[in-house]
Amino acid sequence: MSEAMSKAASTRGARRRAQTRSALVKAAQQLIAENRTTVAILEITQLADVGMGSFYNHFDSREQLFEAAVDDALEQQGAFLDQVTAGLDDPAEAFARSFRMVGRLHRQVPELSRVLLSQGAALVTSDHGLAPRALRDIRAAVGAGRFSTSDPDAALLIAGGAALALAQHLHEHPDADDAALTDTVTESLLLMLGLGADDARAIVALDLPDVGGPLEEFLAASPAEPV
Amino acid sequence: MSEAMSKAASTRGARRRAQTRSALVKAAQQLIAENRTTVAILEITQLADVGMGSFYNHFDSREQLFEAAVDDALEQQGAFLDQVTAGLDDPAEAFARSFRMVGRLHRQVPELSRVLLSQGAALVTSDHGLAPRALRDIRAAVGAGRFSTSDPDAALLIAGGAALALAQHLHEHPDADDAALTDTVTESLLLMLGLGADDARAIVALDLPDVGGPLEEFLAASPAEPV
DNA sequence: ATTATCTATAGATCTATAGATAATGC
DNA sequence: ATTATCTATAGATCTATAGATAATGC
Repeated sequence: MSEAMSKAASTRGARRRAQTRSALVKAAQQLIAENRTTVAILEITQLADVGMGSFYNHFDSREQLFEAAVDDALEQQGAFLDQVTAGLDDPAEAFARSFRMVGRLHRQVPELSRVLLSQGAALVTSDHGLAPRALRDIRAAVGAGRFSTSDPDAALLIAGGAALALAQHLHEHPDADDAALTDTVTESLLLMLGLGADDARAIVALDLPDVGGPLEEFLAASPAEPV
Repeated sequence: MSEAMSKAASTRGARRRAQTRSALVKAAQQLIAENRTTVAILEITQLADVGMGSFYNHFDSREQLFEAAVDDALEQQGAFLDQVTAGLDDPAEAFARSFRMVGRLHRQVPELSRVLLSQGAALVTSDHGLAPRALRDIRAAVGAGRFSTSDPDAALLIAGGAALALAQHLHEHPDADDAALTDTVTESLLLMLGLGADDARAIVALDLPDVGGPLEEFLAASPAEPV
């Protein structure tokens, strides 16, 4: 269940409750991004600006909160990708655009990016976020004759792993050109997947949607159907 | 400084000290592999079968111990790769063999593998273990005209990310054919790096060195020069 | 004599909850 | 009346160290 959804609850009491939960989840995301996941629960509630006891109204343990925080981040990434690829017919283009937009997210929403990165390789095998969408697109593109890889699962390991390593690299090199590097990596992946060299070059040169401001506003603007 | 090295210390007292340190590092590696890194220090020393006070003779904090545990694991991986590729002239073959052997390590030495996996994407940008060796081989192979990639750093992100994702996949699927999947992924990477299809197929079909028993014995058998 | 280890524990810290307070819904 | 939050704290747990014991080196 996403944080955004629970906020839409009907009664005022439910909204109030959802806000307390959301504050805890946001605090947890900040702490994960800062690599400080062993802090005391009192510190978490102070960061969230809620009372100590409120924590146990929503979560049984610190681990449960951090799990919810990661789930929320994955939901955000998934919703973002669904919205950004809505209406694309060519699965090869959907794959490329997803990959290129995720690469750019690391600078646009660094905290979300770090929360996802904290999951390490588990991200590549997750049922949420980029991975399942990439696998879906790879399979569809093979079916449509756009990609020619013989093993979509192996291809996902390479593509997902590359997305992860790219995120790490961009966080370690704040001055690196995120768009250029992301597109270079994407192009290599498209070649690996069997797209022709000319097609690959062209597809990573296409225009991308403009995210504009904060991710929440972009997501609120025009929601798309989930996977 | 590797655990193996400190064991070679001269005096009996130094060896005794090194053994206590080594027991702590091994306990830490076991705990990392089990994803239990928040346990109390007393529990760590009990697992290592040393007194509580001994911990502070060697480490200032739990974090420092876990760091040493990861360093040790990376040193082991690096020494393993140096030994396994010693004498290979073709950097493309060294790259492929390193990758194929690391893929097989996950089943052969699952605990070491899990310690490395715990580092997540940071593994790909580490100065130790597979990553620096893969980058060295990629550059050498480009220099030798074997690979044709235009951006070795981007290629490393893809290859390193793939190695990481492969490890995760193999741990999640204990019945998967580790050798077959590793070789499939390696072959795709070789294609991406610009090797011809026939060369790539041939290179991942070459015989591999036999590790035989535990990694420590294999490493002790005939050490190779470090990177 | 020196160095490392071990046991035992003071003091600090943290978790989880009880009970009080505040806000909501009817 | 119900539901959620807040404050305050009892009891549990943990860290870091002091002081005792054991092993080593000369």
